[in-house]
Amino acid sequence: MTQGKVDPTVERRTLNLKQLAEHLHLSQTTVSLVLNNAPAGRSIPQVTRDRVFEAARHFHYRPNYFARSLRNSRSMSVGVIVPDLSDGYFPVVMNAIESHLLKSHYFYVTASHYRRPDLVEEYSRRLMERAVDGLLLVDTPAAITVPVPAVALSSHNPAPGVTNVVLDHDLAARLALTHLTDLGHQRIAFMQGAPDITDARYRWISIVNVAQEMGIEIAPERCMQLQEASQSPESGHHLMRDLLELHRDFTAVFCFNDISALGAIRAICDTGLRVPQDISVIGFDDIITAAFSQPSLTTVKQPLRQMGLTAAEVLLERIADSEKEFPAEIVMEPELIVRESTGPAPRLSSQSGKTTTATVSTLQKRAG
Amino acid sequence: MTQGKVDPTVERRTLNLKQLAEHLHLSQTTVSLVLNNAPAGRSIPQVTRDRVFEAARHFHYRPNYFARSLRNSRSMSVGVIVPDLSDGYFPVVMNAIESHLLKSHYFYVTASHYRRPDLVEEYSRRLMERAVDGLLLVDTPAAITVPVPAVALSSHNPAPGVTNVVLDHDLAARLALTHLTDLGHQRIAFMQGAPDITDARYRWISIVNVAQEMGIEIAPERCMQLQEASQSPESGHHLMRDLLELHRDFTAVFCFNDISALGAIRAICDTGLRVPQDISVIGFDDIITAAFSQPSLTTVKQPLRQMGLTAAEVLLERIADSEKEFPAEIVMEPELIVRESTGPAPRLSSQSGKTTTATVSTLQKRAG
DNA sequence: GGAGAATCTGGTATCGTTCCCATTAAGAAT
DNA sequence: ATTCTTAATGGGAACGATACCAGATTCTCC
Repeated sequence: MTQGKVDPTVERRTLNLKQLAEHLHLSQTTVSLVLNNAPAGRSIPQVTRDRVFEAARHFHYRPNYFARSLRNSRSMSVGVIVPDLSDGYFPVVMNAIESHLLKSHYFYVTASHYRRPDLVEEYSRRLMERAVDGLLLVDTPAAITVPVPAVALSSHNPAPGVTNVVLDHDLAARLALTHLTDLGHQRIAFMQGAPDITDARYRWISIVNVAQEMGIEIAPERCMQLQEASQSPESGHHLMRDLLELHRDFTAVFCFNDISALGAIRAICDTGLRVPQDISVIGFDDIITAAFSQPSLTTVKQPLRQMGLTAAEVLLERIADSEKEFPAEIVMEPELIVRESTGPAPRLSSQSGKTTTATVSTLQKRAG
Repeated sequence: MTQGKVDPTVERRTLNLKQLAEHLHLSQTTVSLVLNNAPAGRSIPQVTRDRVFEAARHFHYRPNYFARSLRNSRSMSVGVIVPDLSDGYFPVVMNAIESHLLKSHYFYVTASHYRRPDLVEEYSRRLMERAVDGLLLVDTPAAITVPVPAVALSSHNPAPGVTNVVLDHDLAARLALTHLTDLGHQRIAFMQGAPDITDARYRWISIVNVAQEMGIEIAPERCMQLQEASQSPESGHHLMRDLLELHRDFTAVFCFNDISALGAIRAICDTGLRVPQDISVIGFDDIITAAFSQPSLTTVKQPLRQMGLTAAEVLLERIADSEKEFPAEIVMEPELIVRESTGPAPRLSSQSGKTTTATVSTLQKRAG
C-alpha cells in the first residue's frame, strides 16, 4: 500500500515581516519593534500595538528562525553531549534537563560519543557550527574548551568557563560503607567503574579514602573493574561470576551502579547463594527499576533529577549573562536508600580461607 | 570557589566567505561553487579548486549555518517527538535513530509531550518554526498534519504523507499465546496498556482476535488495564497485587511490556507464589534488563533497533526526495524470546473456582 | 510664536550564503 | 574576419529579521 507525497496545500503560506508591514501600512521596523517588545519602541502607542498584534495573530505570523538567528546570532538551542542513550542514569537526567530547557523556550540537540574522544571532538565542533548557545556535557570528559558557556554534569571538567555539577562522592562512600559495617560486614568486595568514566575514578578515590579512614580493608583480590562502560547488567554479571569462581571470601559487594548490581545479584543467585542472606549487594544511582528488582536494591541515590535541573538552570543563566561569575563546581548530596539487597553479615565459617571455595553452609541452595 | 567568565580569546575568529574570497583574489561565487562542489561550477579548473580548498582548510573556514539555512531553507535537522525519555523502549529506539541521523550529517531535536495532546500540538508547531526538515513521531498519536515529511513509529498515524513503522501485532499475539498454550496454560490473565497508548490498542485488538481464533478465553475478571502510561514497574506491580487479592484463578499473565512485567513478577513473589512454577509471566519488548531480571523474562521481542533505524532511514529518504511515493506502512516482525519466567502450567487443583482464593498448594511459600 | 523636547515612524545597512545572470577570454567554426 | 561555443569568473540580488540613525509630527513652555 502506497500513498501520495506531502500535500502541498497543507503548507502554511507563511508570510514574512515585509508583507505583514505592508498590510498594516506600517514599516517593518515598527512591526518588528512591537512584536519583540523592544525598548527602542517604547513610544509606540497602544492602538498601533494592538493593530500589529491583531494582524500578526490573524495571519499566524511567525518570525523566520534562521533570519532572526543570523541577525542576532542566537540560536535558542543548546547542545547536549552524552556517552550514549541508555537505561538508568540518562533518562532521568535528560528528562530533567529537557523539561527546564523547553520551558525556557530553548531546544536541545543531542549527540552520543560512545566514549570515543574523536567523536567528542567532532560533535562539539559540529554543534558549534550549528551555533548552539551553550553546551551541556553529561558524563563526558571533554578536554576541549569551547567558546560558549558550558556546564559539565558528572564530568569533572576543569576548563575555565565551565561549571561542574558533581556528586559528593566522599559522602556517598561514607553512606554505603557505614551501612555495610553497621550490618557487620568487614570483608567487602568492590566493583569499580570502567576506566574511561571520569566520575568512576573520583568515586573510587573517595571509596579508597573513606575505607582507609574507617579501617576497612580493600583487598585486591576482592576488587573487580568493569572494562567497558556498558549499560547492560551483563558486565556486572560477568565480573561477579568470575570472582565467585575464584573465591567467596566476602560478605558484601559495593557495585559501581545499579545496572551492574542487577547483573551481580543475578550472578550470585546463579551460584546458589542468596542475596542478602549470604552476600549483601549495594548499588549506586537509584534507578527507577531498583525498587522493583528481586530482591529490591539497596543503593546510594544520586539526586539525578535535581542534578539535571541544576545543570540546565546554570547553563541558561550563563547564556543569559556571560559577564557574571559562576561557581566552578556545584556539589550535590547523595542519599542512602535501604532496601532488601543488604542484610546482616552472615557468621563466617571460614575466616582464613581466602583461597578456599565456599563452605557448604554458604552454598546451601535456595529452595524453589 | 568561583572562576572567571568565558575566555574571549578562545573564541575562534571565524572568517566568512567574503574574507576568504578576498584573500584568494576570487569572487564569493567562485569560492562557494568550489566548496559546495556545485554543478554550476563544473568548469572551474583543478588548480583553482585546490587553491580554494587549501585556503579553506588553512583558515578553518566553516560556512555560517544560519546564513546557509536562510538561503536554501534547509536546516539539516529533524524533530523527534516522544512521550518521554524513560527506561526500556526509548533508549534503544533513540540510539538507533540517532546513529543514523548523525551519520547522515543531520542533527535532531527532541521534545517530550508526556501524552498531553496540547503539548504534541505545541511542540510540533515550535519545531516547524525551527524549520526542521522532517518529523519523527515516536509512540505519538499526532492528529496534526505537518507540512514536512514525517515518519511515525508505533504511532499508527494515518495522515497522508506519513510513513508508519509498526509491529506485526497479530504475529506477536500468536507467538505469545502459542507459547503459553504449548506449556499447557489455558487460563491466562492479561494486562492491557494504558488507553492513551495507540500501540496498546492495536496490540489488544490482535490479542483478542488471536485468542478467539485459538479458543482461548479472555475472561473480564482476568483482565487488567494500566491506567497511566508510566514507565515504572510500579503500575504493573499495583495491578497484579490487586488482581491476586481478588482471585488466583490463572496460571499465566501476558503483560503489556517488560517494565510492567517486572512489577508483576515482584507482586506475584510478594504474595508467596513462584514464577514460573505457580504463575508464568510473559512480557513485551525485550528490553536490555529483561535477560538479567530474577527470574529472567520470557518476552515478545520488538526489533526496536531495527525499527528506529528504518524510521530514520525512511525519514531521510522522504526529505531527500519529496516527490517519490513512500509506503504508508512498514510492518516489522516480532520474535519470541523464551527465558525463565514461563514454564509448564501447574496442575490446577480447583478447576471451577473462579471466585475461590488460591489453594494451599499454590500458596505454598517460597523457601528462603 | 518659536525653540526644544517628546512621541511616533520609516529608510536602509547588515548578518553570510547561494545562485541567477553577466562578462571576459580563448578557441572553433563559418 | 566574423560569429559561435565553451571555459572561467564576477556582480549583485535575494533570503527575512533587526537596529542604527534620521525624519516627521505633536506637545510644552517661556
